[in-house]
Amino acid sequence: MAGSPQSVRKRAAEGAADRVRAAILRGELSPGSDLPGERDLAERLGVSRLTLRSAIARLEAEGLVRPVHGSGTRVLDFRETGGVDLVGYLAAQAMEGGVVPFALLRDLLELRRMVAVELVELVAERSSPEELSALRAQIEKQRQVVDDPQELVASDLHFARLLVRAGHNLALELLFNTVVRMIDQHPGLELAFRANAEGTLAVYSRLLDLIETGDGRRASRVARRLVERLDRATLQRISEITGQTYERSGG
Amino acid sequence: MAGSPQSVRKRAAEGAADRVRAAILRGELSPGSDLPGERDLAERLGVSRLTLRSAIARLEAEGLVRPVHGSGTRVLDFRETGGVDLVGYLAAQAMEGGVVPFALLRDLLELRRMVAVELVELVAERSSPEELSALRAQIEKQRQVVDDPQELVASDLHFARLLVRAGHNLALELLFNTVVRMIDQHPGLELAFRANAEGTLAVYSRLLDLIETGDGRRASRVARRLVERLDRATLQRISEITGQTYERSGG
DNA sequence: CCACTTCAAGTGGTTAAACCACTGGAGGGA
DNA sequence: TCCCTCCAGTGGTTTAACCACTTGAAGTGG
Repeated sequence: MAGSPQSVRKRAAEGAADRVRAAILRGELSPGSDLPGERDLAERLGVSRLTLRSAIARLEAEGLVRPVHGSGTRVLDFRETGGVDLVGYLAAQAMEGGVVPFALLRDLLELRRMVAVELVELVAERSSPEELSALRAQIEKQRQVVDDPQELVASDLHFARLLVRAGHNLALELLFNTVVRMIDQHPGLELAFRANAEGTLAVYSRLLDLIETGDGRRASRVARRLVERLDRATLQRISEITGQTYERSGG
Repeated sequence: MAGSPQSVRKRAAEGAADRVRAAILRGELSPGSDLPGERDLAERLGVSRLTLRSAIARLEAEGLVRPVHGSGTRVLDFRETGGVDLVGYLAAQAMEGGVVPFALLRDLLELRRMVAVELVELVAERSSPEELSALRAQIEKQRQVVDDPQELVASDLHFARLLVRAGHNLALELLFNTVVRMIDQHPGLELAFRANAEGTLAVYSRLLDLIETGDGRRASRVARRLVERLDRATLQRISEITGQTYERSGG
């Protein structure tokens, strides 16, 4: 019927959520308007109403939609209410169209830089010796898997997690989790973090040196320069890989 | 029966999600273990199985739980997989117990600082004249509602949103949305942002001056000092209000 | 003609009972 | 000992029905 049942192994609810989400992100459903009625929409998507409801619960959690009892399900403006999770979906959507979402990758790197730079200071001030040596050890491990892309990414993330932990800031830790989930749900995003693996490793090592001096402020300042340079190089690398020009968005 | 149906006007699914989430965050369900079976758990919570499933869909989106077809629903370690959204629930939970979650408020302020400081540089480099004048105007408006706490918070958030927009970084904008939702779902968190309203306003004005010079780097450095001082004062204020001592956690 | 009330249609919210799809382990056979 | 089969228990989905709420149009009174 409506839906193409072919070889789908995914959960139906998940698929339904994906399709509605995509429609919203593409702007096919204008903010402020209502979603089609559940009964109607369910039929169109080829799922039962309850499966659709499960999907809607998900979209609600993502801040894309707000069901109003007795009235309808409002489509929200995701730029005003959408959660960070959406970055992944937005990127994925762009890549489906064959486009590498440069602006988004850049934005993500910027976000990382913001956090990383200040995190260095927190770590310098708060971390225990054990945490620092764990970080050292992780760098060594990472150096040994530098040829295995998959292992490298995993190792990289692990280092980042240790660093975040050593900052003793729960909000930051949870934000990190969100980003990690985004990355491994939408592997295309790895590009932003993996494209310049060797450079990354060098920076990590240097950061750790700085942290161990205990001078948080200075560490932070230097970290800023390091990460800025790293990110520039990474974006450059990406533009080479994809053959696209690195263009500034927004502005 | 099990559930107390009293005057609850909340959606049942929401209530179920809240209860399960609370149990997880309190550590009553250890990570790695399975949730009780859906049929069983639904009965305990006094809702139907399908309502429970709706709740579980929500918890899955939050990274607290992962249902495995045919096996069970795993409880995840929220420190490793939980999203930023959880900050709100964690705070709310602490306040239910009469405790002001100092560490969390501090963490949130730190997160804001990280973003704000670098955001200033982005805005200085990328914003349009229109965006800047809109920011100016918003500061004026805010000055006029400084006596109405509710209006003040709203105005404050609006200014922040404009600022974030002017940074032209979508990832940041979405992160901001997440934080906003957290705040107005859990009004206790406002404390961290409202406790020192006048000081905030002064800082905003000063930030804008800096931005308009166009020297992003310098603006960023000064912003850092300003926000740091502001946050210290805010935490101090909170500790006075609540009568608790401002103690550094972690460290 | 307007303001108010009533009520019916349509929406999301919830429930029931049943079946499907999958996992994991118990038990039997080679 | 190993492998295969099978089945009991789990989450996933469907159906059909009812409840709770919102909305606005029709009806009523002024």
